[in-house]
Amino acid sequence: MKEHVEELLIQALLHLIRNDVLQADSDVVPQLERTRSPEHGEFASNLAMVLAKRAGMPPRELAQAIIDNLPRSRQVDRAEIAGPGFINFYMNHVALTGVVNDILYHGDRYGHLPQDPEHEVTVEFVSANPTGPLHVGHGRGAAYGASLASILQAAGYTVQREYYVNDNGRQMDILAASVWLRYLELCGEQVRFPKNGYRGDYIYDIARKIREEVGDQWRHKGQDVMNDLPPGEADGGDSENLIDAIILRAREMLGQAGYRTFFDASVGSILSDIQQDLTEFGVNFDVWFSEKKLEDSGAITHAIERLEENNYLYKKDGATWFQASELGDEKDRVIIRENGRTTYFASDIAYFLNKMERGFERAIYVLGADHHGYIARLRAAAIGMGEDPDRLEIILVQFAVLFRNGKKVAMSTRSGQFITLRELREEVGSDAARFFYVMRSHEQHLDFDLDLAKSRSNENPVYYIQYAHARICSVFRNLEQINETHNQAIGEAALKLLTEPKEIDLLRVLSRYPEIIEASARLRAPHLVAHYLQSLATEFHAYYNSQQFLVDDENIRNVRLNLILATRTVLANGLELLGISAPESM
RNA sequence: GCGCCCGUAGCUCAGUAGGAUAGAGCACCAGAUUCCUAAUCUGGGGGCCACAGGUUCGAAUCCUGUCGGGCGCGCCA
Repeated sequence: MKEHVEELLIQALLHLIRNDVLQADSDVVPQLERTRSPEHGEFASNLAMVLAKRAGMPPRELAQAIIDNLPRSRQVDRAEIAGPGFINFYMNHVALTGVVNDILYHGDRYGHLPQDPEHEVTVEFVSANPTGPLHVGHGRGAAYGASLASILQAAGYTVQREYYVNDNGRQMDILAASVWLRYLELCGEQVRFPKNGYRGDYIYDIARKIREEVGDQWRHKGQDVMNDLPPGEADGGDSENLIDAIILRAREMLGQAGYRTFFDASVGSILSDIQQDLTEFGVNFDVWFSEKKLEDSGAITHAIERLEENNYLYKKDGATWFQASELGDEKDRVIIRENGRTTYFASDIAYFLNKMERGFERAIYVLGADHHGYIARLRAAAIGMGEDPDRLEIILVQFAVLFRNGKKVAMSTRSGQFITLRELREEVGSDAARFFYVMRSHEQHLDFDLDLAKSRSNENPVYYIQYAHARICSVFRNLEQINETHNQAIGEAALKLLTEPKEIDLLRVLSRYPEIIEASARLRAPHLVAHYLQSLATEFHAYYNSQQFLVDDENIRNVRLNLILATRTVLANGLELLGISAPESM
């Protein structure tokens, strides 16, 4: 509907340009927005006010000229000038009710644009290191990223969902060493567990599983393992040195095969746990991208060569540096350490280059807000490698804080004292969790109210929306019970009978859905869909309470059934985008 | 200290590339069920859009500054 009016405006503009009232160079796109109140019509355009200066005409006069040049339309009742020069469009009944047919015709594709292979993007999200289970912080990134990917897809993008698996860093070694130490404990050895090792119970679980498979094969005397290690923090030393020494000890005592046993079992176990967790959360990925494979493929060397070719590298203090400060970053960054190993940053830029070389129009990153220092760095690298930095898009998602009984739930990841995503799902359910995570703008800190999310009451917006869907399904079940059937054709022929105020309100909201998809994709804002669904449910519940659907008159009955079936379709479509179920009964 | 983000009703937040009288939920108050699910609906009070300037036909929205909150500034990942 909106598109149609925009087209009318464009035609009017072209006409004015042909008649030399306006300059052809004006690159103005007609701006059309929903009005706040129906007394101003359905849509309003500020075009005349924007162009008035350039046209050398008073806004209201220009507005009249535009109106006079609008092509005739079956859908527009009239266009009027209002206020300082708005053009208000009043839509007629045919335009409004036409939405019902539109929805029933397109079904689960209503509001969607066809998939365009020319616009292929990759959306990377979660990408948590496989060193432990996902916690509630990852949950927001997961819910946001998954919803965003679905919405972009609905808006016509071809989307690839990627999880970057950091299976290659020092943290992985710390993980493997932590598991080995716990394994030794399970074998009955006395070992000192370092402060900065991974302490969660899941480490024991992995160690136990390894022991079940290989028995005491990798057991060494606790004394030998601990012998001559540097002092830990408790003894006035540096805990980082200690853990590095333990990793070295593990490599020596276990040998290549033994070390790999612990390393692979640890990473594999945690990764498959994460995968299962996300699947249960309705979050799916097309690609699990291994950093190790990236390195093995020579991609890091390739990226570094690119920077080298463009003269952005130099040596200092034995390390190789990237001249990021020349390209908008605060300072230069190390690419290859003094010890010859590449940095994490080197992998990141290699991964970005890889995305570009796979031909994506754009690489979207969904990151936690604490990664904002990243933006300038990665952007600098993009330029340094000769890539278009505008194809890099980093979206920061602010933190979520849990509240229980009105109080903040304390969490610290270091000590292993955190609430996992799995625990959250088990407590409030996946549907509520998915909704609560995306109901606020990603730019906003999120207060996650556990009690509200759990409550099966009118306060909970998830149930409110799902209930609207279930209620509609229930109406159709009742239809069968009274031995009537829904005849869609009769309903389609009776659209002019949709005249109740609540019906008009509902139609209006339904017609906005395509605009919501478009705006939500453009602004990377899934919360718009969440808010929309709430207002759609509100309109439906109001309608439900004001009118009977199953009436004797078969014209009225069928047209109303068409309307609520269309409502059900849009509710289900929107919930699908957010990864939330649409129950048939509650 | 420097950088990024945020500040809208008692609380939690919307405000769709600057638009008309700033909206919703919760909470609070008063009502609705012989009828398709009351997990629902109807009505009501509530605001210096943090503060001060600026830009223009027009600012919660853009710019500058101040105050307040969050986060980040490693050859860590």
